[in-house]
Amino acid sequence: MRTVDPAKHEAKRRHIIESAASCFARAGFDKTTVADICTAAGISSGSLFHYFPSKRAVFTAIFEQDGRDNAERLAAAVDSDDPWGAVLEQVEYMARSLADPEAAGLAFEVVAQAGRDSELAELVTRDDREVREKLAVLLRRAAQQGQIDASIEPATAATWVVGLVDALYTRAGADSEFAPAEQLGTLRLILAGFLRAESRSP
Amino acid sequence: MRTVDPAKHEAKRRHIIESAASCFARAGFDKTTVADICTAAGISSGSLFHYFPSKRAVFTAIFEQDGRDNAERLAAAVDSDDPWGAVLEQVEYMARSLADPEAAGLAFEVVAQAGRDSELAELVTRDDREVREKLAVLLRRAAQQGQIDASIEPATAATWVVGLVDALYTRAGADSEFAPAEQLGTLRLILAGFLRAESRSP
DNA sequence: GTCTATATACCGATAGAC
DNA sequence: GTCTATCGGTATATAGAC
Repeated sequence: MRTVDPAKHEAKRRHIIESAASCFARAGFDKTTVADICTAAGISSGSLFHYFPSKRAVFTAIFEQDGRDNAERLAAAVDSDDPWGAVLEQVEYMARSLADPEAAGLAFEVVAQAGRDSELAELVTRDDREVREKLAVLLRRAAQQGQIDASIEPATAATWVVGLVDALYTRAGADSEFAPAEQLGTLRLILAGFLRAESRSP
Repeated sequence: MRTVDPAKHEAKRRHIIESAASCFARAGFDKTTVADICTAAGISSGSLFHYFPSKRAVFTAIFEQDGRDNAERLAAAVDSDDPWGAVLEQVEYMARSLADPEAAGLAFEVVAQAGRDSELAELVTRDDREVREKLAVLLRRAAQQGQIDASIEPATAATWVVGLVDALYTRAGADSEFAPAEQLGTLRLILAGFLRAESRSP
């Protein structure tokens, strides 16, 4: 016989997290004030601190949520019959996220913040490792099925798959004329040159 | 008959810039206070504001200097007799910069800041374009000499050369076990698979 | 040119009524 | 659980003596 409804509590938390994410993406962590988040979420500061112990905790919660979403998506892909196709699908999914300017802004912000917050750095590192491990599983199976060159270590291959997606983000950030959607073909070409067996013996 | 010595003025500016760069790399732009910079530089805030109109101007000055340095280095490389070798040398140079944790921290910080400062964004974009244009010149000559596949547009090739170096930075930032020096070989392999003519007809 | 001292403003977090 | 009001701390930039 609880007096609180856990579902409602969770929904409100989500609402605050989403409002905050938009603020952080636009202005960065430090220049986003608690008042900004409260205005965006339509609540008071007293209420925000009822749900989160600090402004930083709101920021961190965004990436805890993101890590869970990523893990779920990859867990669903890991049993695919076409592992190489599944890898390419994941690359395309990650590239599509870039179309949302909010996601791109947050991605840069979290890395910058992680550089001086060891707790956040650990969270980011853990999520990143999980993504690479799941990709490595797919890549190992792709090699076993002869879809890609078996001589490349799956972990190394996974690292560079993620690295190439990273490059899509950094290039879009540094060069306003860079169109990620148009460059996805080149990315696939680079990946094929690196990993695909047939490209080595045409 | 000037009363001020321009060389001394410039030297002091440099000293402030270098002290500030170290602070910004460690704590980020927003969490670095003017007082921090002054302590690091051994001056007072009154003195700092004699050389720079604002804290942001100090930050920007770091990347104006960096842009000039990059342009100079690439201008010296652009006439090389071995253009493909020169490209690889530049890649190695940029990768080596990553060994300095200060440079890596600043790189993430400037991108995050550029996302909300259009003037800084313009500066970063301009510097980045200059690097890519010089690399494109080298890559075009490399194709003419048969060192690389001539069917790939030099501008696109240059974009991805820089993108792969970016990946070195992001991977080092996201994964503490990633060793850039060890991964340089894989980077070269990926570049070769993408660009080198002989890798397509071995 | 360099300093000290400070104006002015804002922010994160808390207290406590309802 | 949500609000209003506010405290304590800190930041950039300026003023003005030397």
